[in-house]
Amino acid sequence: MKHDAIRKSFERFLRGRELKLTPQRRRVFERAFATHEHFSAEEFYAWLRAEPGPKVSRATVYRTLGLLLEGGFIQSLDAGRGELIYEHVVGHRHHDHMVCLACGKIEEFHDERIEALQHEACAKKGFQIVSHAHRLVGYCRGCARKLPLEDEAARGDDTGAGTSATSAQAEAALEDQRD
Amino acid sequence: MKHDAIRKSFERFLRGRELKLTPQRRRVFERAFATHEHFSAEEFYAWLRAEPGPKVSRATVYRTLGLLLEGGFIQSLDAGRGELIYEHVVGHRHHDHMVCLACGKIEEFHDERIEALQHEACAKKGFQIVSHAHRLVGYCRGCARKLPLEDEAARGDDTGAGTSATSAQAEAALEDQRD
DNA sequence: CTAAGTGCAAACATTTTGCAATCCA
DNA sequence: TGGATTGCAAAATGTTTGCACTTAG
Repeated sequence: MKHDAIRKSFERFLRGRELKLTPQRRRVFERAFATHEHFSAEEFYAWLRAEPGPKVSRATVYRTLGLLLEGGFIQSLDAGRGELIYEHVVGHRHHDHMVCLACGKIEEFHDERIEALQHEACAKKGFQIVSHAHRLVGYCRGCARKLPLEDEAARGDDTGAGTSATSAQAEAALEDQRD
Repeated sequence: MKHDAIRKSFERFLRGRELKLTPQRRRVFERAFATHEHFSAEEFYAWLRAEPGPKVSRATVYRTLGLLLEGGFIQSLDAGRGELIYEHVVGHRHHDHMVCLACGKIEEFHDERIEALQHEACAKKGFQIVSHAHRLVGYCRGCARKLPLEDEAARGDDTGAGTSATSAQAEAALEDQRD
């Protein structure tokens, strides 16, 4: 397991910042890399409480996840419901996300061509990109099948952004508006 | 002004749902369409308090923005800092966003080719897309110029997601990890 | 009239912070 | 040893909700 290499990288990161390697930090780090799932801070805290090991307080969970974030060991993504979702990134190739409105599952996708077009857009605007969030919101294959008819559910609700779905009501009086 | 048409559409929307047209709802609606800016609920509430007109409580602001959202009159986007940002959408063509980490400015961009690739990705996974959020985080042209050297600022901090920037420390011990 | 809508304040959920006690380097 | 780190509880945010009062239809 190159887990070792990642751990070393983490220790190097701490040393480089003159931060101490505490049992809490070690535990948070290890736990974050022990799962391939996406998790919220609160969920993560629950895991630590349920599993044996040195006590880690909620505050320390937040503080340490923030640290791992700064170090680029994990990244956060906004699933669109108030809380941030994390996933470890070291050792993973970049990808974007599809979030299922019904079951909450998060699937990953990647398309190099999209990345390229993204950079093209930045170049055009003189925007120096640091990171990006590209999230598709909808229904995964399984849930889409179960939906009787996407009356109500299939729109509206998403707290998402850059929405491409516009409600019928609004569409109605549109036609040529440009305001 | 096709403002009229939009207002009518809003009234139709309310009637369709058997909702009442109150002075508060009218005011929130009018104000949302009176600006071309992106705004947060809190900011919006401040506007209403500062400007003359029928009193609208914070709760009603949230409730009504939610309503406009459901109706597809406005859409929300997550600028990555805990609060949702809104913008009216009726009469606007779809676009995605670039958020400046330094000045907070939000620029818009659009690329039909990206949209197409997005749909392709969904088709491939059997994902039924409802909406999407595509946000590029970084520094706008003006701010990028001002940055002395992107030591610290240029990475780390983003609460963004789908990050493509990975810190040096983390990169270091990577090479071939795939875990 | 009367169900729906409003304002208010309290409730919530997530994340942050102040501070005394504790611990790593 | 001594500044960094922790835990705890309180605070800060942003948003939602319960309820008595008001009002659109």
